[in-house]
Amino acid sequence: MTVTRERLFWLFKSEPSCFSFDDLKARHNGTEHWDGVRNFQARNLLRDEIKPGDGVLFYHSNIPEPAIVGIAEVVSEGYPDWTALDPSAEHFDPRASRDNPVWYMVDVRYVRPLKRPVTLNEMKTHPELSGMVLLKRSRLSVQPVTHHEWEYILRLGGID
DNA sequence: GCCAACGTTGGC
DNA sequence: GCCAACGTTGGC
Repeated sequence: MTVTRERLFWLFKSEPSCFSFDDLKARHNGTEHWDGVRNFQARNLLRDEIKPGDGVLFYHSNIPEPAIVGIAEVVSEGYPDWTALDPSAEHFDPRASRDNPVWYMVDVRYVRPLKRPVTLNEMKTHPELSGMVLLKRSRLSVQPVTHHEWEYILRLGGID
């Protein structure tokens, strides 16, 4: 018997100059592994908490107008981020090994863009969103989003 | 490009 | 195990 849990929601940050929402769309089946996360709190989420079927808000950071631009979906369990094992990879980590991967990732699949991006500035003006991790601990690159925040942002983004 | 916030490292 | 130094993130 399979035990399922309620669908959960997350926000993944990416610098569009490095990997944008359109880049995800262009991947085979719109699917790509979310590698390169090198923060332990985010690692724990990827390894233990984030499950197939969960919703992902795709956020563009480090640009003049940072914003949530689209929706993606988690399509794998967490599994070892093998880019940490590759000395030639940007996010190589000498501590990682096959026996002790240290870092984890999940696969995400493109779902749809928001009809209009929801900018960081706009989010700051909505009291309903004041509890968002994005506004309180902005540096965490993989972070939880409440169901209420998810619905609210989709509505702001023109999706019902 | 600046710099505040903050996570990580390493000496003690 | 504390905490200063350091490195990185990311808004501006």
